[in-house]
Amino acid sequence: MSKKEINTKVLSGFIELLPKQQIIFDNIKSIVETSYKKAGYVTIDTPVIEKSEVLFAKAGGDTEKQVYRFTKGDNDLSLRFDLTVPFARYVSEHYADLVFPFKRYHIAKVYRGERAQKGRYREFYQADIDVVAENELSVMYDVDVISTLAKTIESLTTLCSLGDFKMKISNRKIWDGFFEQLNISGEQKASIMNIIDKKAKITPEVFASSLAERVQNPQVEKLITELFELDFIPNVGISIPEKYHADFAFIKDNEKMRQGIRELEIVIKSLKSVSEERFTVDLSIVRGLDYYTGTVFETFLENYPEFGSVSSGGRYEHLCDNYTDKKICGVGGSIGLSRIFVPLIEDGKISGISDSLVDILILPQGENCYSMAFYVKNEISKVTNLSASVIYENKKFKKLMEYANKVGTKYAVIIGEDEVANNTVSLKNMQTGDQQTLPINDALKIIK
RNA sequence: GCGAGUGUAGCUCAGUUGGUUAGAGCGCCAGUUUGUGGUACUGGAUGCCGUCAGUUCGAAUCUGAUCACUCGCCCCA
Repeated sequence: MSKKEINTKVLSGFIELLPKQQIIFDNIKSIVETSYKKAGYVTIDTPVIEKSEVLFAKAGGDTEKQVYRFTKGDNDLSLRFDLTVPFARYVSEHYADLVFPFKRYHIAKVYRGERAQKGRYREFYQADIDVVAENELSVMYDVDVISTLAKTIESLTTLCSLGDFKMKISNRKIWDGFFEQLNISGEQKASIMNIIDKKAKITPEVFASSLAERVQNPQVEKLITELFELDFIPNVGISIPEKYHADFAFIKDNEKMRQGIRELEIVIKSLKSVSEERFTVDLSIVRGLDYYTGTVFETFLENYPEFGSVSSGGRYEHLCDNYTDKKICGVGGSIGLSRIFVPLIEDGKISGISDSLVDILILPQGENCYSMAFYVKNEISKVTNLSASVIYENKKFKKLMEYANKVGTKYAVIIGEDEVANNTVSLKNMQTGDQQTLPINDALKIIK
């Protein structure tokens, strides 16, 4: 603080972790990557910067306010605010060279210029998967995406002891058809959808009054309330409860709504065969007013409701319409890596993952031991993939040990005058404190 | 875009109605231990009290402005 003139504090909403924290985060990232690969997704990379016209092709009013946008020369450019829109451009551009259905994952940073809050950043990692195809894409790919995300989240929550999680699933066609049938559209539909989306976060009383205010029609209000009781019933599927059949007589006339129910039925049935408890139908999931056209879902950690949805996504049919004449449809979802794990890591709540900076640390005592240390390090590299490093510091041995302790090394390989004279090393297990002096080759066998 | 709060040591914070030399814990450095860390004990260093102005004999403390950060709201493709 004294004489420095420039504030070194990281920008609000941006994240920097300490080395041990970063190791944990990177391990989490690679667990996600491994899981995505295992499910048959392959990665691509796209630029952080896109032309603004690409990003805003599909966007509505409020979107632009959240985007980092700037000009360079005559170019109007923006930082990507998600990975899906750039992916849509990528697919359109490389359409001829891709094989469909194309399953892609992308784990990368995105940028949103909104005010930072707890767990909400301006630069953060998203871990996306998407499947795209031309013209038709089986609803079973919705299942593929959701179950892949579920498996991935399961391995993360298990490893990090985060407790159970639930995925809530809906289908936008149900509401779209519903409002279509009632001739409700535009601003009013948006306003009603907005309050439906908030249903889980507000009290039933507030929901009821807000809904009434926006609907301005007791009959429609009643139908909406009743629609929430729609659920998956084993051996029956999804159906309107019998007592509401009269109210919903008109449903037979709306193809979109029926299709939505049918799709939801297939999706939830398949998922429940994987886990009965994890997946539930919840029509209050609508995912804003974005590009989704069918299946939509959100994920909640039971022990961390304050995180909100930690993974979400859905089916989209028209995302590429602005970039190509081909009819490309897709389904995807993402895990909010930063949102979940940065607060947990910063608070030291992740215990299942090693934060060791180096696996094996070689401690030569004095410059006379450096060449042997260098030799031993190279020998270690030949027999193991564990990381190994030499500390070349001409300091008291106690200091070297403190360093070894601070970086959390698993083994300390001690090389002093005695070891050099006898062509041995002293191998110390830093966890147990056990130490033995033995020939280099014997030490290598233990390390391996 | 709107609202509230907080800026004091590397970190987390305390600091009385304005009154000498600015406090704690953790961390850091040194020692107890010249080839052994984590635990313990002993000692030590560290501050333009966010910045600028004002009130006052006197400001970390009161006032104003400004900057930064934090937490909410809106929004969240």
